[in-house]
Amino acid sequence: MQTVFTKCAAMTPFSLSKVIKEEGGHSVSTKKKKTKEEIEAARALKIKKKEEEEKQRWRWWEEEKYEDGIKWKFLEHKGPYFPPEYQPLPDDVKFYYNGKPVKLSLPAEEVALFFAQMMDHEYTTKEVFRNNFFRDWRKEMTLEERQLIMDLNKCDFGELNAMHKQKVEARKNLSKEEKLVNKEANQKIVDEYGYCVLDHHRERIGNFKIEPPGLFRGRGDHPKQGMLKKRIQPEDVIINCSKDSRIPEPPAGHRWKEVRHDNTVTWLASWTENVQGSCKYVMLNANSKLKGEKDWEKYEVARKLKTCVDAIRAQYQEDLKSKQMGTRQRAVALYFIDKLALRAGNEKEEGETADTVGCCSLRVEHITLHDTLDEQKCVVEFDFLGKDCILIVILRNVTAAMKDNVAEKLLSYNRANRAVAILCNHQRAPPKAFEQSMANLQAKIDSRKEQLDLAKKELKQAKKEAKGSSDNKLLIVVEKKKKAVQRCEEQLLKMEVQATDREENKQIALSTSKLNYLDPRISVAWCKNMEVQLDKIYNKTLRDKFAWAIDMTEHDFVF
DNA sequence: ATAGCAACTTAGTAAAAATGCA
DNA sequence: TGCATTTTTACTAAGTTGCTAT
Repeated sequence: MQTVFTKCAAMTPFSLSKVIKEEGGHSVSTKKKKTKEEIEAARALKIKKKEEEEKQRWRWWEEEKYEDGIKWKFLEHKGPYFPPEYQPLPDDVKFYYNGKPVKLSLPAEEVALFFAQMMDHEYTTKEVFRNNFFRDWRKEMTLEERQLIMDLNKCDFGELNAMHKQKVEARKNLSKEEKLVNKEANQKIVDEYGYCVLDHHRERIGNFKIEPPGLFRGRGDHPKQGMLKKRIQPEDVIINCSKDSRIPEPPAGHRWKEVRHDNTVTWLASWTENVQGSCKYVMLNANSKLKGEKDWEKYEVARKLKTCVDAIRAQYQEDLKSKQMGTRQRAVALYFIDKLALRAGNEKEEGETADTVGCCSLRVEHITLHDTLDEQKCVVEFDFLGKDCILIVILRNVTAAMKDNVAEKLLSYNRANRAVAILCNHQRAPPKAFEQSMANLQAKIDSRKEQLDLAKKELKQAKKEAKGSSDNKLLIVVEKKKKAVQRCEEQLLKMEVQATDREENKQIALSTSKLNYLDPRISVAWCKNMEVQLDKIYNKTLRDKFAWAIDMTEHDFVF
């Protein structure tokens, strides 16, 4: 039900001027002085690579759609990638129970390490987490271990935790070369398992790795937090691919749970997860045809809604007065969803998940009615936990004005983006060092201001000296100072705008609405009209995901 | 009519990579 | 040039939807 809200109304129609797009020249490395030719060659290579990529791109949006329900005609892949086997602890790293060292069996040791690795996390202090963990851990123990280890508080994971920290540290301190070796090894895995062939085209898989075992990290007050998420075996995995494709090989000594050939679904592999009993799927990346087409359809639905939304609104206003209670309730629900962008709010099994609600599962205790609140009459106050246990408390007011400097244009774009994020309640924890980083930025602004004052003074002085004189050198100096002042002003403005943007963004996550709610065609058209380069608002991933929109959208696109 | 579930989208957080800065 | 900060990517939990079986 949540659809697209944009600020396209604030857009002023500009004439289209073709902008030659070029990957911003920030070069990758910081090697010694490169010769001009080298830099030039590197840039040429980059452009060539980009063109190559563009040539390779599957322009599926120009093709005819398949008949209803058919997702593909041919699908071939290598199967999912399994996490490495558990490596036993070295002999000098010991677990202690009640002060005495205990050599654990391998399965019990593995689970103990899961806990030890999380000890710096708040999770491990929570009662529910500790209880769930301990119960599941004991199931992995041998009979003797179970008889000995009766109390989590008597367990000492200190050495395991220290070893883990050391490993993390060591990984951080690897030399450049070693890091490169790792990177290449990872790339090899991606090359082998990270792609599939779907109807003659090579497509990137979104999540080709089987989720490794560990302790379940539910959000909020989740009753199952801390439970053991078990290791998945090939015997648990269903493979989906074409009959006439090369069927993926299970790891040596194993077999798949099942191999099926269902082209009415988009997944390549699936398994059932043990904590909640839900299915997990291996699916394609966001830049694939299957995901892109669906996304495009979504925005088309939103666009259609525009033509009937007035009628829907009139209807529910009418229904609010209906004699049927059910109709009135539906009208209120619709009103909430429309006005406040609440999610639908399905029923959930009690005790299985955290207590979160949406529109239809709201309860009386989530709402307070005020005759007056803050000088406003008849106010409804909502206070409840929504998806991902994000607190929803409703208030809002946003306006945006258009300026002509790029930084300001972007601020205005971000504000529009932010309006949607606020409407949809997309929150984030304020970054750890937010206040500090804000202060740093302010300090920079202050110092830049001083610099500007100085530069202005110098310019004045230079002008004075150059006055009346026809000495070319002096004139050049004046020009130089002018430039310096200008540069300073630009930088100052940029920083000030950045500070505003950041402050307004403190606990709002823009990425979700940008990724899922804003019709990319509106953003693309906005860039064209505003003469803002697209990569200022979309990074590589987003440009990839929205390739269809970038390709098909002209400046006159109207949502 | 509806409960249950498979399939898919949406979402925030953690880790990794890129960038900025003294 | 090495460290800190910021941005991007990876990961996976938490929703919604619509079909199927009862």
